[in-house]
Amino acid sequence: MNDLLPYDPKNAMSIYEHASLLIDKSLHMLYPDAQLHERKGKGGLGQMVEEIHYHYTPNSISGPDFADAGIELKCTPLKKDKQGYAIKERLVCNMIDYVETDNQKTLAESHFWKKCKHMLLVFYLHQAHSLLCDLVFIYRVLWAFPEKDRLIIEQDYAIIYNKIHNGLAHTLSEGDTMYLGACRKGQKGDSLREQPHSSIGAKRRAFSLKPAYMRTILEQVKKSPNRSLCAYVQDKSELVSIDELKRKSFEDIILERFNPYFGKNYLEIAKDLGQKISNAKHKYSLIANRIASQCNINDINDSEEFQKSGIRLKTIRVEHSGSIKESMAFKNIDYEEVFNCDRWTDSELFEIFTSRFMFVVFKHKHKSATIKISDKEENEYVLDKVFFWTMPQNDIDLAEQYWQHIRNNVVDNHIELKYFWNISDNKNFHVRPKGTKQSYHTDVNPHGGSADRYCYWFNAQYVQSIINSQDTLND
DNA sequence: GCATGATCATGC
DNA sequence: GCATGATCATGC
Repeated sequence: MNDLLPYDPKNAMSIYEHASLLIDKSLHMLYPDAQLHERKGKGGLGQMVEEIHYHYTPNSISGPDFADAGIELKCTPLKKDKQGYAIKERLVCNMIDYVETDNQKTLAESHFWKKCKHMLLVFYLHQAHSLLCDLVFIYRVLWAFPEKDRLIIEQDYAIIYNKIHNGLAHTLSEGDTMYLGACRKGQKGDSLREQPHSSIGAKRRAFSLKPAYMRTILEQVKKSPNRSLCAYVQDKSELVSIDELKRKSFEDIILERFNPYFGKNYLEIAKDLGQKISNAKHKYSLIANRIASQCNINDINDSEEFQKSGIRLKTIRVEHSGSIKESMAFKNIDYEEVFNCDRWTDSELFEIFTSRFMFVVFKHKHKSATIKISDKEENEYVLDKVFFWTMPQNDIDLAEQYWQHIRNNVVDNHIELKYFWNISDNKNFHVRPKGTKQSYHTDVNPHGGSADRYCYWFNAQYVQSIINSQDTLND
């Protein structure tokens, strides 16, 4: 052990133990002259912790910060919401160098894995306009990826690698993958980056762990004593096993579970699965959940894999003609969240819209001109199609306008339907109520008092275009 | 015919 | 009691 240091830089546990001193403190509280080391920018806090707390010279070499222990130090922000501490943003790990990555075919060879396979995560509470040395640390986590997560991250990496290798780096999207995301990095207007197999410039991106993934880590450290976690225990229902993942991709495993049921209606599927018949409006969703989870889980959004990846299961009924009657609702707008979030890519809506979607489509077998559907006709919707989908960049750009418009209205205290995009504006997304009438005027208005409850929606037309684009791909 | 406002079973 | 997932129903 180095006598000059209060910890052993070659020993991961020792580095982790030394982080316990940070909890509930700011650098300023621990080290009166911390302000002399004040740095600028986002990575500044991590560098200051290394310098002041660990007496370690920050390096920019490609390996982990603590090279001998193989530990990468990451300071990552939390915000406060109604539930207490919450993840503020994805964990940005390292920039993607498209040219270099083209020579790193597997996860094990990748810069990301060499640097970040073991991390010391230090969560702090974000405060706008605060000095870095005054930010207070809340939790510490010594992180190693569980085997199953590594298998999924290997599949994620292969998806990102293949896009780069096939000259498609400019089409990368955070929604392409499950846990490891290729997130946007840098400002609008930044110059595009060169990619190896195409002359088209690609946006700057970084390997990152998705907000949903970080949330599951945060949830577990919240339950652990002393605001500390060094051994992650997977405690949620699992959709797929390690053995399955070694043979097939996660998505293929889930898709194949639907194979026996194509062409069958709700009643037939429920009977096959031994499930009781439901009269709920979302009974197609209920049965899709049972198929995907092999009847193990009521709501696969609660499964380990869906929680960590943020994948969303959506069930749609399509008419015989291919038209779709209903628009698609998401969660109700949290006006305080919108009010307090000043960056599109950190918003709740960005996370929802850029997540990976799993669509389960039931299609009507016969021409049906009537809007009202008899019980008999109801049973003529049969399982037609299941696919994973990610919103294309053009639509994400439109969604940014949608969010900005909502946010401007919230900031201006214009929380009324007449101010928002509606479906006849024909801009893919609109704002509309959801929920019973009693609950309409019960939401918190950030300007004080209450506000009507509205929800984020996909226009029915937009949903139809998603389904149609999938037809084209399959033909 | 469709936009808009309203509703409901479910599960925690 | 409430969020969720999704569909219903009315009136223009």
